[in-house]
Amino acid sequence: MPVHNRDIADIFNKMADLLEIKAANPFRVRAYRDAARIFGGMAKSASDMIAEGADLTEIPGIGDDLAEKIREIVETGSLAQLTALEKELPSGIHDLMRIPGLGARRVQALYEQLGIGDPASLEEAARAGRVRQLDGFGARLEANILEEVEKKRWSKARTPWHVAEAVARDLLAYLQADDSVKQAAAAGSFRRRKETVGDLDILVTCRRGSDIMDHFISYGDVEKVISRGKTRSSVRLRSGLQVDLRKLPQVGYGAGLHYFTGAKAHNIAVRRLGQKKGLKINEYGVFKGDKRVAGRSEASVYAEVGLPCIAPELREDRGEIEAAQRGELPELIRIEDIRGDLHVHTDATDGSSTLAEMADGARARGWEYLAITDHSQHLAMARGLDARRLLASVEAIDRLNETLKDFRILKSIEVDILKDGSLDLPDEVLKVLDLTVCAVHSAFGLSRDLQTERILRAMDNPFFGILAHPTGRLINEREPYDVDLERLIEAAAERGCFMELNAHPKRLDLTAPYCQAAREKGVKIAISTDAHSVDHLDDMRFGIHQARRGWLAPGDVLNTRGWGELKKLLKR
DNA sequence: GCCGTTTTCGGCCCGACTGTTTTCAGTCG
Repeated sequence: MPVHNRDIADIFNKMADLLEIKAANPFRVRAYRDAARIFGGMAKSASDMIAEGADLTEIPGIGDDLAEKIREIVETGSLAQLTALEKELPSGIHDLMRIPGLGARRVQALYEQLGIGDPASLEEAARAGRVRQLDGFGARLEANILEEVEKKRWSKARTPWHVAEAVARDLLAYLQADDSVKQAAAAGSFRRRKETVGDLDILVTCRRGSDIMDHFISYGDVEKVISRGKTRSSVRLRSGLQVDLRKLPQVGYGAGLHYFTGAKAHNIAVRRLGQKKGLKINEYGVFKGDKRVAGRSEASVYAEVGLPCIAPELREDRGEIEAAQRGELPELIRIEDIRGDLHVHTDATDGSSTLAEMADGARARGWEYLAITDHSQHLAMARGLDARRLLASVEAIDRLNETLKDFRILKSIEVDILKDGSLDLPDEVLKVLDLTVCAVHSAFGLSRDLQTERILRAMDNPFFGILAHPTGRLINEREPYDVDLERLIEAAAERGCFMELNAHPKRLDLTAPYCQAAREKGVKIAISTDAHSVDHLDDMRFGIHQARRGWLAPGDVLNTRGWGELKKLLKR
């Protein structure tokens, strides 16, 4: 079994959990968590790096010790030190650590004094009133813990961004309806446009004498008030989503916005730069001694540490600070840069809008072209097109195009990549199309090598255009199939193929690190909606969010080009 | 466990709120 970066991240996170419970040096714990974060967000596979003889200690945050542990994990699939720790502590302890209100110290106490090592036995002990007897615990804490355990909070999935958006929109409108509120905005991972969010962080500035916290906890959707203070309150909504509200002074609003947008690792890196310049940076401003020197705007915070303002989508400590210092931050793509959509369906297969409706929808969005990419015959479930029906669709497009001015419907198909790597329709048919979008819809369970070979073989076909939703994942629903994406990106670069960033909010496939990798290899990316109805053309904005997280500039994206230029690029 | 224009040891980002305490540890972000 090949070892993936996410396996390494899992092992290091578990190490951090167990070391924390054993009261290890907190900075040592942090080193493991940092390493987990680094590998979790890296496109380049550690296995490959080791196979190529690369020096892992060149990665910031990885020293001799962790490099050696990574080598051990890659070679053996496990880490002896973790295995040993897991013999001392039960595996359910990781779940305990994820229960809100429980951290390392309390989990340690529960285990050492009551022998509790998993949520089920914690529930039992809390019911029996044994938890409250521990030092530092009480009846309130016990009741809170019991409630969290009963609701299985440790296994709560993160909320997809587009779901959080609806919650944030309603809540912001509710807060702004209060006369005392001057500004209200959502920060956190929501503002960074992460695919999923763990909670919502809302910031407000208010006039004097505001009772905004009362207003906030009175919101109709609030199920439980977790905490309530003068400047910070937390609630859980009926949907299960936690919302934190922070009240900020106007003069430090930019510093607060920066602080609560994160990511944590990015903030730490920025504060370190501040430290070197003798500055203290917190959520209220940038301070030299007791004197506030900046903080009204985010840009003013960055300026104090000698950086240009970094876009929220880039703030993950994944090289953006170094790039900013070198003046090499990309000019990120915006929705206005998009000139067409290269992947949509119609009612000829599993879509619900007609060809003409989809074309009208695209024109209404200011686009210049739209590729019709209905499914191919292998996808019988979606009434996929055979050669005869595809050619009929091509004729219909030709006829419609004759009636359209300043807009072009592109003849295309989402053709299945069959298990053996062949495409689902013969070359004679594919060659009449303007482009092809090629996709895996079957045999998701192939081994990494076979899946990679399958797609590489498909890319050898001269009519292979864009690799659609390259990993097949559905957020919170289906894991990506196992494939060597890095190799696919290299192959796409060699063969003149393209990768899709599927904008569907459940897909967002490619992920940001692979967008970054494709950009570095010069592989152009199509940001496509995969719309199955006119309304879904608006999903383009989700694709733009992900593209920005992946450092993409307009020049990295296929469908920022006019048809004339696009046509040339598509020629292999 | 990492790191270094104070470099191989001694630092490591910063503050709010809760609950259990009686001055603060633990958790969270």
